[in-house]
Amino acid sequence: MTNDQDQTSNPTAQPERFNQARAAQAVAILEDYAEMIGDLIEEMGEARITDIASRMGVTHPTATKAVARLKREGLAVSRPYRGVFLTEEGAALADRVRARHRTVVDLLVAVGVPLATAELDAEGLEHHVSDATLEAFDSFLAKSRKDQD
Amino acid sequence: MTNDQDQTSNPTAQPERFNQARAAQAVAILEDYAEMIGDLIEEMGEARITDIASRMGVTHPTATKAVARLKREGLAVSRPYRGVFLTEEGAALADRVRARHRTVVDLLVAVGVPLATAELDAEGLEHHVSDATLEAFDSFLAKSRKDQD
DNA sequence: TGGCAAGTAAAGCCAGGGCTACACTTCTGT
DNA sequence: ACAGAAGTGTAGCCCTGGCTTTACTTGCCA
Repeated sequence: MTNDQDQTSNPTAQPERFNQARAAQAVAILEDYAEMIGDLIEEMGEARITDIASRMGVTHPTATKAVARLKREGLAVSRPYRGVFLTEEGAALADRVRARHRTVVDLLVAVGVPLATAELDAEGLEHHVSDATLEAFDSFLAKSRKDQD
Repeated sequence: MTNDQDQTSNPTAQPERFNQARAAQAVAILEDYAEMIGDLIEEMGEARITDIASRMGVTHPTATKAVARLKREGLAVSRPYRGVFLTEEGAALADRVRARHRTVVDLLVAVGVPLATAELDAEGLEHHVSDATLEAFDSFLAKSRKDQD
């Protein structure tokens, strides 16, 4: 097991996985902000910087910076002193994120994690769940729901 | 549902979860490096900066910086031009990380994720799995293994 | 033993994501 | 109608974690 030729854990050719993990983390924040803005628009009709900031637990300049990134990425639009709105692309992202979050929480609960813990952990986990894994989660949930009946 | 007093998704009191996710990510890199150094020591008897760098997929200076952080945190020691070694604390951390990684991969596989995908996703996921969730994973795995028999 | 390759370190750059402090709009209430 | 409060924007700073370049050790080998 201390053999670096071992095929299941060959270490000499693994940097990609770390790179992928790093890249995933790079978009994580954007996803959170997009989702949050979507929530706010749905609830209040608009998303104000101050509201975004307080919900994200950051100061407003930080929120402003994040929104600037979203705008740069074409996910949001805003006019000075007006609310922030999602583009079509941004709204689609928010929807995807929301759905994924729900799936992750459901899966955690399905394998026995307490709901509160599941909600908390999902916030960090969800950004690293690949599409393939998400599909597997959905299948598993569908199956275990069927088994329950 | 546009009511911000709703208890299941009360948004005005949720910043902590984001803060927790951010904090988790802060130690993620350290964990990866500690684990990698542990692997290298086990395999080659010592961990050289160059080896660490190539396995992590970064340049040497980046690895040097990371090792400096590990030393600052009391997880590793090193002397110039000699290898890097883990302190007791660092070794314990590496073991925990390794065990957690295995559990996460196993759980993913257990719910139907292909092994290769599981390995890849686990790298990002593992750092966000709380102790409580990890326990739940272990229980689930124990149960499903028993069911298999 | 002298020189060169490999390993290591240090410095300086970038971007991201926090922060505080301060300036400026917008809104609101008298 | 205007002043002050609330909201927003901007500047400048810190730290992390990448990067490249450059300089210095070390150690090995001819």
